[in-house]
Amino acid sequence: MPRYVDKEERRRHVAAALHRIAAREGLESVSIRTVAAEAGLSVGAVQRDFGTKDELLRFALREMLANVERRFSEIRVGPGGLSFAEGLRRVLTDLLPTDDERLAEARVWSAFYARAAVDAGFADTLAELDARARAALRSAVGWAGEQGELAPGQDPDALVELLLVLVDGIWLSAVRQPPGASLDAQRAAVAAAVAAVTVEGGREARRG
Amino acid sequence: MPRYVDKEERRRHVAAALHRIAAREGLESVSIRTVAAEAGLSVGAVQRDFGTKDELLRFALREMLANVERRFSEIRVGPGGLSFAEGLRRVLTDLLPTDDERLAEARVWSAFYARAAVDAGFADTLAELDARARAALRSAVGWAGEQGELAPGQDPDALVELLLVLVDGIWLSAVRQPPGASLDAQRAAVAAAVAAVTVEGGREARRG
DNA sequence: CTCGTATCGATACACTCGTATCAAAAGGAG
DNA sequence: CTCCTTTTGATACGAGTGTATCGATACGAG
Repeated sequence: MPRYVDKEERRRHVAAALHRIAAREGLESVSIRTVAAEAGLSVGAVQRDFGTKDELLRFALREMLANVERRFSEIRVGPGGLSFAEGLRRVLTDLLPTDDERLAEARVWSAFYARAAVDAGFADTLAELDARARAALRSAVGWAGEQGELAPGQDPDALVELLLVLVDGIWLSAVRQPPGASLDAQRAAVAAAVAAVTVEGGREARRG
Repeated sequence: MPRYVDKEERRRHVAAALHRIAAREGLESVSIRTVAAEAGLSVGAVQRDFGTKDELLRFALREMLANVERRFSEIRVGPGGLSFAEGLRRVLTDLLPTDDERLAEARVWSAFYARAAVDAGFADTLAELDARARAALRSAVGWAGEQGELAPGQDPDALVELLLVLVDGIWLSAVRQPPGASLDAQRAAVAAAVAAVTVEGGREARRG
């Protein structure tokens, strides 16, 4: 075969170009042509790598989800790791638009999210992510319960569902902020969420 | 002037057509032509009523926000009204996709929300809504504090921010549900939110 | 009634869209 | 080197886009 190139690497390069356009101008400005130009490729090259625009979008969605999941998988809650409260705080804080990259990510997320409303394939992919997040949260909340970290009167399963919608809310709220706005409100929301759900210090607090 | 017609009424009729299309196929399928066809009008009529597509979209956004605000304004928390916990529960429950109309509304909301990420005019309109919601919540939370309804250790201002992102999260989460899915998870999230933020019964519970 | 004007619906225009096609190029196999 | 296959970039095509234009239409004023 002539012209040895790393196909997967280039697919990721194209997906990154799509993410930049979606963050800057929205999904409506994403076309084969605009993406190819942003990636520095010709239309034909993008067509061969992805075949159809739908497959390009699907790949870009999965690529983004993989990035987010990889980041979150490094936040380990449990024995030998973080307390539940600290883990929760880190997850939520990590989503805040603290830099341009995070803001761009939130914008892309909002665009994909809206598309999931009318594209069953997108909705399915999001549902899979949801299932994994639910499982991880269930485990973390279970451990928090054992450690006495949960505020009294909380049903663990219901709490998991609350945290799931809370993550969406925090992440997406970045989208409506005017540029350069302060993050104080969102930081306050994170602090309030942690405060409402946990009892400070968990077992240690109850020991001391 | 010939052809007496109620202009504002027809603008709302056209906006409703836009909402239906956006809920069914997304904002990308909204064009002057598709909206005109859905509304049973000609392209020229829609053009005369709105001039430009951007103005049509802006009107449709404001129209939707007005509907939601009108609904919420009927939920009155405070002296002579509902308890904070009950009001919060009603607001959050009202957003759930309990019927097709609510589901459609959530889908339209997600589309507009995503557009606000890249359209400053949309973002401004959402920011105004945010300011009004923040004021209403601040008042409700203040009253809840006086009534002893708030769970201990809550900063009222931070709690307001938490509730704001929670509303977004609950509402938007409808979008990723497969059709016909159960609402149990979202109802659980609402219950968990109310439980985490308030102490059951408020003053009454502390008296009894 | 007639007239004048505000509204209408159709069409035109200059794009952009996703996709298909296809000649030119490019590099490993022999 | 010569082939031969894969990859590339350009172009073609039909459809759909926002908007402008402009006769036909329909009504209220006189």
